[in-house]
Amino acid sequence: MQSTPRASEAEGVMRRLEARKHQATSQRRAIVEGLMRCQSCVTPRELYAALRDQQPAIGQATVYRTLDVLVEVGAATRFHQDSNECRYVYCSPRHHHHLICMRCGLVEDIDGCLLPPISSALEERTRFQITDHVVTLYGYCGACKQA
Amino acid sequence: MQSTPRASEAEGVMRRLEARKHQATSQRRAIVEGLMRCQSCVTPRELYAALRDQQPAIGQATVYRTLDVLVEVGAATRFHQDSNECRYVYCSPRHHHHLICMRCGLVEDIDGCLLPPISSALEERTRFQITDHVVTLYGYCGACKQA
DNA sequence: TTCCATGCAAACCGTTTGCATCTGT
DNA sequence: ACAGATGCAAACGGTTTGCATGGAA
Repeated sequence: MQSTPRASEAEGVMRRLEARKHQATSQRRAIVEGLMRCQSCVTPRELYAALRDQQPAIGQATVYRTLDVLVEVGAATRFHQDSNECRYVYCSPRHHHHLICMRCGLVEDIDGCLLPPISSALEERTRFQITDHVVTLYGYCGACKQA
Repeated sequence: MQSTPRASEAEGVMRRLEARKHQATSQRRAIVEGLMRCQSCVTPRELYAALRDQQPAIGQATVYRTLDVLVEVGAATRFHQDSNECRYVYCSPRHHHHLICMRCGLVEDIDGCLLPPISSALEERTRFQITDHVVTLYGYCGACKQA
């Protein structure tokens, strides 16, 4: 059954929202599930289009506002690829990086962090105190590589 | 003299533009110098404000169009920090990554590439063919660390 | 002389906001 | 019952574009 593992993971996100004093509305659940269902990163507009014709009907402002909340609780990441439209990906709670296919948009998570050895060396070299980093790799996924 | 090394580096960029069949106009030279003069990343609006009252007067469309050209020839990088306004940094011809201070916006170049060992391991593990990557580190520079 | 670049202002379009209504707790 | 969330539509603001003019090669 496709819905069982996903539904429980979505529930985990809803509980995280509640813990941060955000209400668990049906719209938010639909948006979380929509984001998780999507294999790659989406724009708010795409997500809105995918959800607008279902129950409950969802307004685009709600999509934007909910995605912001999800970023705030760490369940999503916002980034820009190329255009002026931003994109969101669902983020598992673990720290990880993204590998993005430039042809089909598939996003693959890379578990764990690649950088600690590198960043500690850099801190010595530069006097910066490094607090965060973004590592995004681009390329072609297995399927698109051949096309 | 502050202008000598910078002027010759700006000339290098202008020659790169010409090599790609772009004209070397005085506006473009002013924009390149403005971008290089700036210690950190800038928004097109900031750069426009800094350049509008000089000779030659520069229109904001020219700032946008020139920054795009500079990205195209590899002399600048475009990225988004937080807001919907994008930012540009001057890029030296060498491959490098950026270390950005979250307090003052200072951008420090990290020469060389940090990733080849990591990305080749990932290619095996994921079947992706990795063609590009963005590594951006955030933190506090030496001066801001203390404040 | 020819084509590319510029400047202006209007158009565009992704995102945010105000406000009345509804819903979760 | 009340605070917070939603939906609509209008406003916002960063970016792009059309077009007439100007400048580089």
